[in-house]
Amino acid sequence: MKSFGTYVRKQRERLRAGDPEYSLRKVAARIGVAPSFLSNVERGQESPPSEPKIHALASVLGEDPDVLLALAGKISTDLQQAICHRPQVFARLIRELKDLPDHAVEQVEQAARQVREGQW
Amino acid sequence: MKSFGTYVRKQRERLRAGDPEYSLRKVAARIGVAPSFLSNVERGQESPPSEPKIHALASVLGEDPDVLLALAGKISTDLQQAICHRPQVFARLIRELKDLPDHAVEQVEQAARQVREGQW
DNA sequence: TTAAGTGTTTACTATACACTTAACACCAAT
DNA sequence: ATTGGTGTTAAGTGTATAGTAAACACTTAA
Repeated sequence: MKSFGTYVRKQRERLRAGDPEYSLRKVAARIGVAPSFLSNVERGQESPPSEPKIHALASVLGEDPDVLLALAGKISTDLQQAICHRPQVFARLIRELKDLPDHAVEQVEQAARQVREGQW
Repeated sequence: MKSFGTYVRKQRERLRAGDPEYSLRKVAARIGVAPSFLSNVERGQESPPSEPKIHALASVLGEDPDVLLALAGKISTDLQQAICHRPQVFARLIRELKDLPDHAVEQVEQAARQVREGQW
């Protein structure tokens, strides 16, 4: 599996190529961590930062926060709360879907939107 | 919101009424923690145990592990992994469903089963 | 050549998590 | 009166989390 640090470094350097505002130090300052910390994280010497810092990083790098969080093995707290609020129904649904291919899950997503519209 | 400890104590005492094997000490021994720890957890003096202990506790008390984990604000690692494996599609789906009523989510669950059967 | 910038290395820290150990007070039976 | 059971209290422990601070080595630009 792709590591959080490697991915972040790649994306940051891609941006840095066209804009010096994306140096390690500048980005670290913008997300509110010490440069050394970001350096170690990007090289996998330390585990990924906390959820708030990952959200800030996603915003700075223009990445999807859910993807970045996933690379860190975490789940956004709003999703956590939604699941914890109705654990049984969500647990069943996720287990039902986890082994299905992407297009099947998207079909279900489509069904969800239809059900949602039927609500109003 | 109902607390983890209160819920566990209530369920354990319900079982203990008909069977002395469900004393705090016995249950603590069965799930592999010190009695004092379970005592403090049940009275909300300490935060809920780790996921493995919660699974063991669910098994001993005959409870749904996902429900017990949810009361502790946690999500089973198999669900975590499923979500982290395809973060975007699951994030969208969960956010789509979180504000819908139970019966709507169950409709989607039904759709998921149908899609699944269409796979084979 | 010195100043400002780059990323890196090492060492350290404060807080939270997930418990344990030992002792306490109480009750029931022997 | 002591043994075996109940739950409780207080204090301590090892590990992980989530970082910081300071110094190092190196590369441009003035």
